Amino acid sequence: MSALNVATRSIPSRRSPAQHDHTLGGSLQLMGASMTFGRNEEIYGEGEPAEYLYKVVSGAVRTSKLLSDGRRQIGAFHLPGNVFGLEAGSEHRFSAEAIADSVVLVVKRSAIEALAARDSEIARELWTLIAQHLERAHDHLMLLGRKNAQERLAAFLLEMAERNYVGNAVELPMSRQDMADYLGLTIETVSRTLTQLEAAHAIELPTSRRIVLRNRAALNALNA
Amino acid sequence: MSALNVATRSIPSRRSPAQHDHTLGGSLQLMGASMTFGRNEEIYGEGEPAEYLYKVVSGAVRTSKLLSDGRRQIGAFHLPGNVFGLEAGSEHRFSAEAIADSVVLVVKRSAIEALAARDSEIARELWTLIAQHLERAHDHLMLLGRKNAQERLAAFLLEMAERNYVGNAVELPMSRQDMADYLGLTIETVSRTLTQLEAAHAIELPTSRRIVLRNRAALNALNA
DNA sequence: CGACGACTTGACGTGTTTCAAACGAGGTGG
DNA sequence: CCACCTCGTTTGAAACACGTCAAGTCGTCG
Repeated sequence: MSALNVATRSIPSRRSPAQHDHTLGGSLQLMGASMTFGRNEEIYGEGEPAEYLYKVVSGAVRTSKLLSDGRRQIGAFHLPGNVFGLEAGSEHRFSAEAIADSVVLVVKRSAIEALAARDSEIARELWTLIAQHLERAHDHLMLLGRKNAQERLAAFLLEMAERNYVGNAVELPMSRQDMADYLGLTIETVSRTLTQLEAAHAIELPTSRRIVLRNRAALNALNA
Repeated sequence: MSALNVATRSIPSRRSPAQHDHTLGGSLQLMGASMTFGRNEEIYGEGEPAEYLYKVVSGAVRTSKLLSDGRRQIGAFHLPGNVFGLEAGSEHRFSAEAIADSVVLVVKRSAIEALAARDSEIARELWTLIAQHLERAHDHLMLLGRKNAQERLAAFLLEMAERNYVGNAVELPMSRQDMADYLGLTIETVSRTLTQLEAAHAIELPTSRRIVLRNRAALNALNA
């Protein structure tokens, strides 16, 4: 389902930003409509025209690609504050789905581009944004290339802690299957490896979605 | 060794582009000095200030990261015409080395940025460039996540064929070790898998650096 | 309370890594 | 011109980490 279709039955709403707010964040709020997506609902599909830009307000989003035989690779997780859907070409190269019930700010790409053409500050922010995506992709590459399951989980947990930290605990919005598809592992290996890390006193698992980092040094060592 | 150091003993030379050439390619030639690097010579190191932008004239370059225990991940290969060294922050996040003897055009980043600030066409080209890097990184992600050795090699060969094709043969500028570090495999697995693909009549290996794509359909099927 | 989905655990199979040796092409010196 | 060395590549055998298939547990919701 495309963003346009979804828009027909979502609840648009506007915030009240300061006038003449010449930042990307401010502009997005000024021009965007907020939409809600249910768990596992598609925000846009691979190959669809990339007419909109998105910013996560609450919840979480994954961008992923499906292979012909059902294997799935998750390219990135997007948490509150993150922008996604930014593309070079005219089409989305990944699909985007809500991981949990989410509120997302939606802005027309043409509007942002028009803004960037006139305001170099906005253009600079857009540059920073895509450069951040590239950095994330590079980090993700490092994670997938010849690292074992423990090293992948350690890197993942440290990344989530950095982006999503509340004290020493990480609140995971995604399922084990999502983690597996992000890390290039199976759900069983993810589960077993978490159990190993807990046995090694590197982490604690009060619930399956909450992970306490008990020994960051040990995790960092795995992340070498 | 940093680009600056290398510059002291390289042979700067200028081409003669048309005057008022308002394209990035033209500007790079106008403002850049060409430098030569020997096989395995470092062009810049991880963590060094990113003061320059580079364009491969001839030869080939790899950008890579080293892990503490010696494992290496290659982030990308850069062939003639490709630009590399473009960074979001002030430091290079990967190191760059020449794979073979190479000639590289070197341009001051500040000069390019000044140009882009005045000329929106240049700015747009820079945007396209970094977006291409992001696309490549995404393709690379798909390659590394839960694909077996045959699928990785098939994807790699098709990518190289697309970027570097001469008829149906691919002339590889890089060693088996470089391929392994790009694909997240060991050198032995790369070698064995190529032998398997040859036995399956998907490719031919006249020499170790030259690969003839004999059955693209079979390779594409692996790339599903 | 019962049913469903998500997660964990177990036993076994397999593809890739590891360690080791052999091979081949290119270059140098006799 | 051939012997010899070197470096990259290929091949072999064994070990191991992860995948697969299957059963069991836990938490949630109706």
